Amino acid sequence: MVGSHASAVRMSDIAKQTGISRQAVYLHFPTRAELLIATTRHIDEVKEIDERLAKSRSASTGLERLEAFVEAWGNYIPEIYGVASALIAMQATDEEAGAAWSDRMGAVRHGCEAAVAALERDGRLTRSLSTSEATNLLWGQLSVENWEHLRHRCGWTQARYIIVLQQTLRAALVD
Amino acid sequence: MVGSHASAVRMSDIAKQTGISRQAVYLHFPTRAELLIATTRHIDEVKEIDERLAKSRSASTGLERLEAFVEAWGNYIPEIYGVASALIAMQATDEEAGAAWSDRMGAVRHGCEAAVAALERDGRLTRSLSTSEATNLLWGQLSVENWEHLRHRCGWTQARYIIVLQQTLRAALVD
DNA sequence: GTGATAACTTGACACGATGTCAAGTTGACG
DNA sequence: CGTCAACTTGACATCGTGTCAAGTTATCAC
Repeated sequence: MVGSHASAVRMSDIAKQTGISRQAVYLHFPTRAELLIATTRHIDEVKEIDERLAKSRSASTGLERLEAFVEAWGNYIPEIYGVASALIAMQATDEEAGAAWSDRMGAVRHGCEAAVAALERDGRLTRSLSTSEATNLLWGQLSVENWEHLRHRCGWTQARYIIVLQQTLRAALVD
Repeated sequence: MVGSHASAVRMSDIAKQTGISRQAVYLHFPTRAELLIATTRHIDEVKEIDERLAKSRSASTGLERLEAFVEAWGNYIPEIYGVASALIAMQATDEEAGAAWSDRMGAVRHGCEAAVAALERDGRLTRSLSTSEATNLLWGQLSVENWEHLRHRCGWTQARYIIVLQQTLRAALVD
């Protein structure tokens, strides 16, 4: 028995699945990290995350916006989960992967920020948290890690995950 | 430039730091994973986590118990963070590490369960969550990953982390 | 048809990390 | 003096990433 680096998504796996040689993969992507982030970008396009998030932006009240955002992003996580968890695992050892993932999560943070701002405009943001604190709290709740915890480790259904998160965040952030 | 597996805590690092040869480490611990979990157990003993948690168990009301538990565990995370994050990173590739970490986190879950039970006895557990849902939610909030997110990525102070978590969980779980 | 070019192939290899194995050293204790 | 445990050095297998070189193949332009 010897060191098992079973990342489940090795370069050779990807090559086999796409029917080309392992080395040919490097003709398209310089490193594993770049392949992974290109994949998330591709999924974003195909699954139209922007359109889904746009709906949350058109909500009239801050509360509706918060709930729509939680629903849109929360339901998007499962689509990227495979690549996301590979990237998260890589973070620890690969600086490039860490930067790339941080960058993508920064986009989510912007969404959180906007939802919190909408809440604040309505005067319904809890007085016990600053804007940035509320943003960061929401951001953490909507992390892939938290999704994984609730859905995989705890066995929640996707629907329940969304509902409970909406409730929880409403209780925590809305006055 | 070639694959950088800079786990920061390599077997050779540990050897160097303790002043023995890399191979001698294997005379004490069969694998890296077992060394890591032995380390957490050792920290638990030295830092007396049991005593710290005992205080939360003696709280008179459920709410006090929840807050004491959040404080005790939340303040313990920084002590184990180094080893914990190494173990978390290993989970992805090493089954043994995953099982060991799950086991240790199971102990935390028991604490969460007890806090939720105390809340329920007082009739103050929110009606919108089942006992197990409330437990899992609390468990997720108290995860090392969430601590890392708030403290490292978002730059919160330890004191603020504790206070905001207490507030948030009170809002989310207490009726 | 010929020749160039891009996309791919096979095969070999360097590197870093884990874990194993063998043989030798050192020090304490009887 | 012998023995045993703890350690040392050095070599090696394994796995995954990334690189390099040389050869194949299909598709264009001319």
